[in-house]
Amino acid sequence: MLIFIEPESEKPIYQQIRDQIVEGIARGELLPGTGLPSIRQLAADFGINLHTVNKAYELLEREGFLQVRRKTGAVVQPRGRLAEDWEARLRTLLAEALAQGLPAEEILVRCQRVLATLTEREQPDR
Amino acid sequence: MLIFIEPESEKPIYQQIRDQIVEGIARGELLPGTGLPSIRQLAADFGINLHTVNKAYELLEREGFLQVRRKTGAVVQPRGRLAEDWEARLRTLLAEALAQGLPAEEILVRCQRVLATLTEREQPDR
DNA sequence: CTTTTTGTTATATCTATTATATAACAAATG
DNA sequence: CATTTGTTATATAATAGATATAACAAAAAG
Repeated sequence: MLIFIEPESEKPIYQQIRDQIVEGIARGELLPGTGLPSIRQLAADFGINLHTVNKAYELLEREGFLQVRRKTGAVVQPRGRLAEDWEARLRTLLAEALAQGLPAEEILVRCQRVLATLTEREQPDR
Repeated sequence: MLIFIEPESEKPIYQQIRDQIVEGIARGELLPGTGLPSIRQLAADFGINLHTVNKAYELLEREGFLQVRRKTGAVVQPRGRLAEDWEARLRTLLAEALAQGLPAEEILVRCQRVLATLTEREQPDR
C-alpha cells in the first residue's frame, strides 16, 4: 500500500498519514494483523522526521486502528469503536453540502458512490 | 437562531461559529437575504474577541455562504459552489467508519438519518 | 453635515500546534 | 551481546488560534 505526502498541503503531515492508513484499512488492503513499516523506516521513506510519523501512529493507536509494539512495529487491529464525535462531523459535512444547495438525494448518491469506491474488490482472500 | 460556543472544545471557536451558521443555512433557518448580527454584536454576545468572529465571517464569505457589507452586516447568500475538497473530506470520514467495521449499509442509513434531521420542517414559508 | 456604527486593517502579545533536530533510554529480536 | 525499535525528553522554529488596542473608512442615522 502506497502513501503519498504533500508537504505543502494545509492538512498536517501526520494527519495525511493517518487518513491514508485509515483508508487502507477501509479498503481492505490493510487487514487485521498486517504489519506496518517502523516509525524510522516510514520517516526515512518520506524524508520527514521520526516524530511526525510517531504522532500519526500514536493517533491511530488511540483511535483503535493500530497496536504499536516494540520491535514488531505497528499492527492493524481487528476492530475498534467509532469515535463519539463521528456523527457530529458527518452532520457538519452533510450540512455544508445542503447549505450549498445540493439536494439530499444527490448527497446520498455521492455517499453511496464514495462508499462503493471504498468497498469494491475489498476481498483479497478468494 | 441560537449559537452555542464551547470555549474548552478542541474545535476552534471561529470554526464552531462557522459550522453552526452553515447548519442554520442547511436547515433553512437562515434563508438567503437573512441578515446576521454584526461582528461586534456577536463578539459581545459570546464574550469573545471581535477578530474571532471576523475570522468566521471571512471564512464563510470565502466559502460563498455569506456576503459581508459595511453597516448592513453579513447577509446569507443565495447559493455557492461546493468546495473542491468536499468529496475528499467525505471519503476520509466514511473510510473511518468502514475501517471500524461499520457495514456500508449501516453507514448509508446514518447518512440518511442525519440528512433527515437537517431537512425536516425546512419550509418556513407556508 | 455631523455623529455613530460597522467592516477593515494594522500591531502586538500569548498560547498551542506542527515539524524538525538530537539525544538517551528500555525492551525485544537476532 | 549488539542492533533495532518504540519511547521519552529537550530544544528550536514556524504557524495557527485568540486576545487586546488602535486607527481608518464607508455607510447609515440623527
